[in-house]
Amino acid sequence: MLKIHNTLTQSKQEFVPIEPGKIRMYVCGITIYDYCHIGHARTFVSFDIITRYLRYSGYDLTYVRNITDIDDKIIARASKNGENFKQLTKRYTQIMHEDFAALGMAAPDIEPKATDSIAEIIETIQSLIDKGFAYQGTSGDVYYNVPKFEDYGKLSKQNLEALQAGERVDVATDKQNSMDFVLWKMAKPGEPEWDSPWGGGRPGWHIECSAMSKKCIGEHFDIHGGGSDLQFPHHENEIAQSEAANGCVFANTWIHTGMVQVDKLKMSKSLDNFFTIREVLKKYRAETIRYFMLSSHYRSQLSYGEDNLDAANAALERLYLSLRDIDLKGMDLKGMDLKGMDLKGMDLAGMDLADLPKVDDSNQYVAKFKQAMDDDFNTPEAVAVLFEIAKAINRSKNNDLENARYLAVILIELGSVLGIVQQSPNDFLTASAGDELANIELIERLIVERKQAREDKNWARADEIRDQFNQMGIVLEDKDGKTNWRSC
RNA sequence: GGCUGGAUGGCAGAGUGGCCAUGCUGCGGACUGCAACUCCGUCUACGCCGGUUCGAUUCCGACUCCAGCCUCCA
Repeated sequence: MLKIHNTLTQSKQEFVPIEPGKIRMYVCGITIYDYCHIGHARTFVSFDIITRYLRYSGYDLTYVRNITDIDDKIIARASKNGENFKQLTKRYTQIMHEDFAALGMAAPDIEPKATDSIAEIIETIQSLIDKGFAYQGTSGDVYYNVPKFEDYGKLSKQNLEALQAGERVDVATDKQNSMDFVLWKMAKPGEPEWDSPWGGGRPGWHIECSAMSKKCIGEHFDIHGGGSDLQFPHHENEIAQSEAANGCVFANTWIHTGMVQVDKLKMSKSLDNFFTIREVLKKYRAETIRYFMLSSHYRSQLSYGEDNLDAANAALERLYLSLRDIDLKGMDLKGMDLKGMDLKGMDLAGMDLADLPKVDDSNQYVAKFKQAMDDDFNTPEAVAVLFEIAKAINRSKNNDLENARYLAVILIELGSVLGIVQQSPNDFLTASAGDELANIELIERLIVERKQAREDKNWARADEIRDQFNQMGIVLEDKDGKTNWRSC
């Protein structure tokens, strides 16, 4: 039974989809005008894992993640660069897609853009005006009348009086209430604009998501997600807009991810303490970054630091090390009790996941894994199960190879739900984080030479060669007369 | 100031009313020519003060500290 922590109720609840077997999920994507950083990665890796697990659990999921491609910051950056805002957003969207793919994220089913949804946005605003929830100010800007929506604050547990009391001094505006927010903003000369019943302008940020979610998955859907910093005001405003315009409940379950911190402070553009995905990828493998993210729960804050990335890398290596030397290719697996699975001829290393038979939960590890993930996507506990399997594989390697192979299949299959341990162990272990290609020929020649030295009991020469390897950033592992190597 | 969440062993990080998290690191042992890998063992962990209980890190209350939101923000 899947339980999900719902921000609306501040508790873990049994998840019941609106339509049996189907889930519609909308996640707020990013405002695109720059490189994505590790904070963004954390949120979207979290939802990638949620997506994988929901599908693994048998749900037919529609995953929508939008792109905000019109916004004050975009206009400002484009103007600073002296380029059209569309060139800017197109360029960085491309980069975002590359970075996200590098981190092993599957693309969302639908990726709507605000600028492709202007008609729906205008329609939603008009509906709010018609129902008395919105008005046009003297400046021409259209605002949402916040006090008009009785449930305002139900997501973020705020109340209007307290919000207004704690408010910073605002510049004079034509808003009727200080909490009112803009739905349609009139264009200044030279700014991009779209025609509307209220004049040429652009949509406000919050209304975009209300319009795009409705356009893609309807007025009432199962899950709405995003970073916890969007809880207020963005998601609160979305609820106010959508529920007022549509007259029905908006999203049943709200999922919010914890922020990434740097030296105890939130990683963000404004604090200028961010690390882009690109720069971190220069030093760490993508899978290491991904592992680092799922080593803590998605709702907790995650402390970014090289020590933690190094530990994540060592942990991931341990997982791959357990799989090394286990090759199902060409092995006779007839005698294996694989619960009806036919693994003959399958190459564990880099096999196509679609071909991987499903392991059922009669296996204790699978059952444990699902139990962890069913409990609000508890990835740290799920990862712990992976390590239990790795240990069992290592124990079985020497005396029960068939069991080791069986466990390896389970490890890889469960790893696929988290998006880790999907490479050939050898590829992973011998790849260096940077892009310097190891000189395979030299390595192999030296290994042969060292082997001879060891046979001649020329320990001095053998150790000399090993030291040479260490200087190249390579560790040697002698096993049953064979020598493996890996990067470190 | 208001709202929300958190405080676990050297570090990271789950969890539970009484018993094992897990990973990294350290230490001892096995394996090894020596290492590495691996295995076995191991390091007085639950912010502070009260309360409930046969028993609390886990439940309740107070306190201290930290973070997030209240301004664009994943």
